[in-house]
Amino acid sequence: MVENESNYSAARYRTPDGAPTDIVIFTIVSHEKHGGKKALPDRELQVLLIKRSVWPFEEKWALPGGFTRESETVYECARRELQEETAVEDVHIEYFNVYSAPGRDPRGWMISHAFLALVNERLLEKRKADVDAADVGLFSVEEALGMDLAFDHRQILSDALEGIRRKMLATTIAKEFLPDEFTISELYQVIRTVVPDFEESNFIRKLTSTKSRSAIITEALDETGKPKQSNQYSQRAAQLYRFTGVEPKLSIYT
Amino acid sequence: MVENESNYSAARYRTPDGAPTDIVIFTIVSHEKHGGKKALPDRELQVLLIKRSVWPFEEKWALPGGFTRESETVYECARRELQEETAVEDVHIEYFNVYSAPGRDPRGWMISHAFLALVNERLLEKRKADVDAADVGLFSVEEALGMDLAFDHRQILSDALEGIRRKMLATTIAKEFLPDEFTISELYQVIRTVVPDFEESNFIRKLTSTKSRSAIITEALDETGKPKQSNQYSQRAAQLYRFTGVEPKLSIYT
DNA sequence: ATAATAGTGTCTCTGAGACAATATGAG
DNA sequence: CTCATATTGTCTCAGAGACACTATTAT
Repeated sequence: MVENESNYSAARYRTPDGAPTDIVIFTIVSHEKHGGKKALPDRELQVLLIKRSVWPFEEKWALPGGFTRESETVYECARRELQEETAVEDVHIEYFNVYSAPGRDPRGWMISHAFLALVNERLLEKRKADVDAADVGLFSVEEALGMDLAFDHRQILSDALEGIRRKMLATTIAKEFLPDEFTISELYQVIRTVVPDFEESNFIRKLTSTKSRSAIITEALDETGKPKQSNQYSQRAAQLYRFTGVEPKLSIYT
Repeated sequence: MVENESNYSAARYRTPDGAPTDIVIFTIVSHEKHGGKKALPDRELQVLLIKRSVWPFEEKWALPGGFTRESETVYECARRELQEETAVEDVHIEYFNVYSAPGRDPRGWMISHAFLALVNERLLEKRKADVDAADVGLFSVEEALGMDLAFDHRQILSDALEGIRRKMLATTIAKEFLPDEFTISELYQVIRTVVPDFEESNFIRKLTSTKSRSAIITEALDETGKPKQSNQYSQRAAQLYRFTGVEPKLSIYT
């Protein structure tokens, strides 16, 4: 406890019993279509959960997370826990809400900080074996929302899903689920996977009409300056694009 | 402290010394133009600060706030503190970030939850006398950002300003600074006050072209169904509008 | 040829953007 | 009449949206 000139002491007050973080780790997994045909894969938004082995909520599935230490920020704590769970670094992680309802944690007064992370499935590869372990699992988001999760984690997951859906349309975080170079169809598929309601018949027209619209993507070029194409998923080769880094400012008044 | 079946006890760990909230209370004050001419008022975005009387940061200006109790959520704490500072209720208040850098508070390990509130100047009227008191003050945001505020409150204020600017364009929170019925010019002025960069030459056309665009505002009608107008700020009467409650979903892909 | 994905042509309608012009009514 | 603010006229060009059509190439 800190002592000081005015004899302030936190010990005089009831203080929280901990500042945990909970991390909603989203990934999109691709299932090759049957028969090795050249076709776009099916994709599914999944969330990583771990099975608790100790009280409270023993044996229930929960979001990964842990307690913040005095020497770190909650953000650093979340990164540390993410690294421990998935062995990946340099992924998109952001804070999105705090959960502080009295009684939410039987262990005491716990104010939890919720983060959401977006991990490309390719980065989870090395972790595959561990993910197959009984106490760590990837679940489709719908399935997870139907489960009896520990604590208020169902609510946290629900809020995280709403957040990622809004962000998927309002920002370029789709890039977290894509390779550096991708086709328009892949981008469209990723968006649709996260936001099933999203429908744009002329998606390609919208993104490539670059007159007044700020161009968020640009054609990928090879060394000689020729446009790069890919026929990984189709007979006819498709143009590859990459994000430009431009993040449009959205306004309801424009 | 909670005792339980597995003898878990938070007392075994170093725990936070408190969960304070800090509230950035924004208001827009209108200055009538000189000479009582009929003209739109000058407006300024201001923030409410209080002068600390106790250690730490004695005599420095700080954001209002206080410690969360075990029996309430941080949101409830923020509402309570806002009520104590401004004697107003039912105003827009929202959580926007957490501040947890080690050492940010000399009193100990404090993880602070920052809220921003939007208060219509009319609601602050009754509080005017108190606001004139030496220990409570309204400052223009630019001025406040140039001051040597307590704790990391300059950073919090800066983040809050960025947040309100984004929200001002992306949502209809402008309504918090306006009466129920307002003219297009008033709305434009409020937006400009918060986001000086915002410039739209044909602002009125944008908002009243209600074909494909979802209509966020609608004409105010009197009892007989006739459009209501106001000449409070101009010779020629201006049409009054009200918000419809529609909150458009923004997308960079549409 | 077929299947599966990629991409274009074309037409219509609405909105964006710029700017000039007109409307209103207090002083 | 003048002034300040509100509102409309007009013209051009780009984009939205719909939908049919063509392109590519493994199998």
